[in-house]
Amino acid sequence: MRKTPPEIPDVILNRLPLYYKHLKKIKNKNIEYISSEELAKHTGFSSSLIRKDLNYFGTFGKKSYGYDVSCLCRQIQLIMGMHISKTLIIIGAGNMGQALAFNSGLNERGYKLKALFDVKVDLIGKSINGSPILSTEELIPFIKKEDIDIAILTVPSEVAQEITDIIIRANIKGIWDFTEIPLKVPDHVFLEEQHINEGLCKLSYKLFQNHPY
Amino acid sequence: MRKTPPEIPDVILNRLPLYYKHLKKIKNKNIEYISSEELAKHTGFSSSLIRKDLNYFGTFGKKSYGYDVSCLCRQIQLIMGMHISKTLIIIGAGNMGQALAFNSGLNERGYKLKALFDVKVDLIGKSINGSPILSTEELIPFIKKEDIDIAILTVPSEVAQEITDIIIRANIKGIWDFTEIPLKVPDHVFLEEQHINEGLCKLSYKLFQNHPY
DNA sequence: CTCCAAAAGATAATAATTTCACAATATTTA
DNA sequence: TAAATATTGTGAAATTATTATCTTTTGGAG
Ligand SMILES: NC(=O)c1ccc[n+]([C@@H]2O[C@H](COP(=O)([O-])OP(=O)(O)OC[C@H]3O[C@@H](n4cnc5c(N)ncnc54)[C@H](O)[C@@H]3O)[C@@H](O)[C@H]2O)c1
Ligand SMILES: NC(=O)c1ccc[n+]([C@@H]2O[C@H](COP(=O)([O-])OP(=O)(O)OC[C@H]3O[C@@H](n4cnc5c(N)ncnc54)[C@H](O)[C@@H]3O)[C@@H](O)[C@H]2O)c1
Repeated sequence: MRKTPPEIPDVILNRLPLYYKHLKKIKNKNIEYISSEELAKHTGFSSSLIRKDLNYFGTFGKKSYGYDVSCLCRQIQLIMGMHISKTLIIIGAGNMGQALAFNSGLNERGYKLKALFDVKVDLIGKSINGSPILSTEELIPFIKKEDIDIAILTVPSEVAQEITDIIIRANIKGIWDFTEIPLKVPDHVFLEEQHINEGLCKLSYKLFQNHPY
Repeated sequence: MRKTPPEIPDVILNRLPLYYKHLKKIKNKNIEYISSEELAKHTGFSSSLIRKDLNYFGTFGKKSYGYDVSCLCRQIQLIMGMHISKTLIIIGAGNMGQALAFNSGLNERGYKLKALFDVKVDLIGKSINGSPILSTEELIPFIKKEDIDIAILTVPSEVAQEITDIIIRANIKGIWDFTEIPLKVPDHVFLEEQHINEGLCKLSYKLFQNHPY
């Protein structure tokens, strides 16, 4: 039933996790089947867009019935590779780094947090939510030895590029960046920039777009 | 020089903060003028797209010269309403809530954090980065008295809708939601959902899209 | 002072995304 | 068992977004 997807447009990859989020909520209400029309009401996307998006990956629906909620959840998990075990480190064990060490979304998506890294001596040696905080000096050997897939970057923005260059030398595969300054990475490294304050910008814009300035 | 913008497409509102981010970085290097072509190299967007986006809001460039970096930064700040003072509370003073209380992006964008709220008695009375943690019982009177514009929601997902309904009754204007379950809000309330784990989904997808599953 | 080059701004062309509309098919009911 | 109904999957049409091209303006070189 699943297709081998061609190049998937980014807009679709952005919507998929949102479908997933809503489907989980629907599943929790013990609703077994849902039509694209109903899901459209929940998500705010049009029903035909939803059907089209899903059909990129396969035919998951049942005519005259709709979609099996659990089954669709599972399919999206598979598409997103949530069942594949991935290794992870957090660099910068400050406010954001420590908060993310408690992010239950990591486990749910197949990530295993192996360690946090910091330069502060009073942090090194402690452990957060079961993961040790190590010295950044151990960064390169650790990435190599533990074959780390992804690094979460929560260091101060000023040192972000410096750290990035280091972990790239250690052959990191992907970077999830929370810092405020844009990073340069080579093409073979996947970079996902988490522009947190962008959401805030949109909120202010929308709240005050009709106001004088 | 500034136009009164018509309805701005969302794609442009998403890019504007990214332009801002790159311009700040460029400004820090003491570069005074930048051409759309140069900015394109930095941001990854095409030069004509950048020019087009900016022209939605006014004519900020100087022919044969490019854009004055400081001036363009300032213009984007104005467009985004960063100069307008806005009041803010954080509901849920856990890991994420406390981390966000240290988010310097808040001040930079004109937000004044007035308080955090929680139900845990051992948190209430403490203060984080200069803002007090109050009991959720004070939520409604506080929002009304202090005329709070925006609430950051960092409570457990299970209670998110319940809290949302409360703050809407207290006439909150906007909600910046970090929880994992989609919220229902009336049309007059601006909701910005911060789908943090979406970025993670995209990373896994891209790392493993060619792998068997 | 005139010409040349650079780069914005405007317009036209192309490409991507979304919606529309309907045929195909499964389920339910009579 | 046949007709009625629901709802998917999908090609075509419409819309929206992006890129390419052209025109205009400005600053600087000669
Ligand atoms: N806190 C937020 O809400 C928030 C929001 C948006 C973006 N960010 C960004 O996230 C990043 C972290 O923010 P934060 O609030 O957690 O800051 P923080 O200062 O609390 O944490 C940064 C940590 O990085 C450590 N560090 C410094 N240099 C290091 C190095 N070379 N190697 C390893 N670790 C190093 C510090 O010791 C500190 O523990 C910043 O870039 C910030 O701009 C934070
Ligand atoms: N930690 C992360 O990295 C992360 C990532 C993505 C999303 N989130 C989401 O952000 C939210 C908060 O996450 P967290 O890690 O900070 O959790 P947390 O448990 O550390 O914090 C939640 C806080 O909310 C408080 N709380 C509970 N019920 C409340 C109520 N009715 N009113 C006010 N406060 C209440 C709790 O006492 C606690 O202090 C969750 O919904 C989580 O799914 C967190």
